[in-house]
Amino acid sequence: MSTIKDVAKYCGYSVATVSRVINDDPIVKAETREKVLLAIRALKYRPNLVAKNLRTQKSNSILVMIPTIANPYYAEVLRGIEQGVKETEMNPIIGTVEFDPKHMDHFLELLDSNQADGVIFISSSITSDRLTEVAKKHPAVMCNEYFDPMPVSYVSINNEDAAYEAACELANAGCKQIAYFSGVRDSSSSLDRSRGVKRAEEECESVAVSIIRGEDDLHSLKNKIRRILEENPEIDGLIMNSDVNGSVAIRALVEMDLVPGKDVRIISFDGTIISEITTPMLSCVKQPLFDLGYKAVWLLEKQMKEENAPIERLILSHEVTIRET
Amino acid sequence: MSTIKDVAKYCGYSVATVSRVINDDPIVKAETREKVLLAIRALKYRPNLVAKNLRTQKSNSILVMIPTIANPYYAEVLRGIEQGVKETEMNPIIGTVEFDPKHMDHFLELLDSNQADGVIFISSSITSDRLTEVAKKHPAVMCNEYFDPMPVSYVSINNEDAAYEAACELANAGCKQIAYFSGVRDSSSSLDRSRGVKRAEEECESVAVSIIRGEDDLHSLKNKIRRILEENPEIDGLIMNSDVNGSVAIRALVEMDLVPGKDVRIISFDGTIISEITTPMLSCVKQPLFDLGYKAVWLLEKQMKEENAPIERLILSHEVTIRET
DNA sequence: AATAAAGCTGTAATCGATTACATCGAGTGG
DNA sequence: CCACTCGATGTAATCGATTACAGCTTTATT
Repeated sequence: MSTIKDVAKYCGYSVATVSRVINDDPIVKAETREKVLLAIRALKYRPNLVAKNLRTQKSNSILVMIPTIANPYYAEVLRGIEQGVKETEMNPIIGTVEFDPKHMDHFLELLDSNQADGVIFISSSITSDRLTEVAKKHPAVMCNEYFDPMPVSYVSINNEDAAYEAACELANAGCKQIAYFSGVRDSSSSLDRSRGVKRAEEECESVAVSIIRGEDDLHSLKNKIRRILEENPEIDGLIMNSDVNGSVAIRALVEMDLVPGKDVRIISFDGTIISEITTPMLSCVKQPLFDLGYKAVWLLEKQMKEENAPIERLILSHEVTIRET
Repeated sequence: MSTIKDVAKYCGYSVATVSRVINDDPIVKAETREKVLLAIRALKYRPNLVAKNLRTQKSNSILVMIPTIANPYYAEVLRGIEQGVKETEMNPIIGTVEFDPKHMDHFLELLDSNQADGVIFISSSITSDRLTEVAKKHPAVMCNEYFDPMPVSYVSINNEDAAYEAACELANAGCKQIAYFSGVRDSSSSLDRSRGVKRAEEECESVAVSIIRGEDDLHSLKNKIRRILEENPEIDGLIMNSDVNGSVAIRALVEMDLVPGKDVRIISFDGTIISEITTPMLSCVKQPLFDLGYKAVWLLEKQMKEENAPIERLILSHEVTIRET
């Protein structure tokens, strides 16, 4: 590979001038620029970005901490991030944590070793303290979840309203007894949603809502749903905390000879492709997944541009989509 | 952030010695090593990997070209890659091409600009010529697909055998007329699978197989399946080229009041989580997705270690899993 | 015409590491 | 006692870019 020196030699200018051409410095004479560009093309020169990064002290990449990539939900958020990052000529470094804090630390090292300029935490299980510590040294943003008080900017939907609307939707469709499966963690989203369904219960007096906590694998969740439905045959509405879990609910119902969407209605969170490929198709709370990622980048860039940019809270709009359940 | 110089000053040794300690050079005296390590800890020093990469002329990252991340299939392969890469202290840079060759070029630039040391193409739509060109300058490996003749090492399953076995499985279950939906591209996998189903047709004389090409979105694929089944009511077996398309087949059948797994059997390729969350659960050809990724890294590393490492072909074993369709 | 200003380009220091080679003291052998 | 080896550390060049500052032309100003 040729270097900037080779180009300089080839066209008879100094490396400084070549560098200026590369970086579009308007100070170079048009004629000079042409000659340099010619040389660059002739030698098929590509700037060594590692050298550039060392000199300029930025890496041009941002770290994205994600629980797992094996979930269409995160994959879609990631697409938004990639789009955002691409528009500013940066590169994303994707750190899949796989629910292991050791992995998290491994990736966070990238920040300290100058390989990443900032970090986005998606639905992260990082602790508030650790995040605060990271945020002191590096620009950081959260996506989907937040802490109170907020150590960094974040973007998400209004989970409370979303859950409220989902419950109302079921109530309007005639459901009298709704079970909300919230997942186990006392994450901000899970708490907000619980608050939302409770609010619906208070406001529409015709409906009762119970909250079922606990995170299970596919199989045990299915059994749990069956058990709960058998013990409480009056339940006629389910709110599931993800599309995958919505699909599990469908299966549980089918196995009990109940018809999803008729005997028992289901609304799941997320609106990923999963909700479109089940039979029947899942009604769901559609999150703006792509935009969540895109905006997260946008927030992060603000933090990176200004040393003391204010911390922001960004709420995107969701949409309750009724399909076949 | 402190630098190697700060550490040197702090402990009274030269930067050379500090560097030797960092890189575990056995030549430094044990006592010296201790003092240096103490200084490193005291200053919370982290080596600047950008500087290291510049000096050593390697980036410690590999590029992974993937069609899209929004597909559990690729996500799982990626998990294998991440595992492999992690074991060698490298980092993956994920380039999602989204079926746009411009994106591909953008990412391939990383190789020329010293930001990546090698590249893995997953199910890539790169042309044979372009790949050959890239491979001339950089270590490269293909995953899932291949070219003939092979410009680089690759890893995949034996798609011909897999399709053959799937067809035989349907035949054994009593199917007389099988339709194989192959997808549109004349990719190596698609061609191999076509060969496989044809071989099954020849060998089991009781069964006839037709190959249906063409790549459609979810909705038009569903209509296509319906149309074909209406026009050919004798079809009693479907082989779909992916789990997502398998789920579409389920829906098409249900809409026609046919029972998947009884009136018409379905076997789909891949064995992603999708095949487990449909109702009924899809029978499928399970690919070793994680291992495909893991081994791809392994092959790439061989190429990176030796300038002229031989090109290899690695075939992993698949498994036909009969579930409910 | 002398001088100041403006426009371009070049020189060389710098980013933070690695590493070939030099150096220096202690130990060894004759 | 001298020469030599060996072990441990230091000196300084280097990777390939950016950029402050210097310096040289050319143009403008009085």
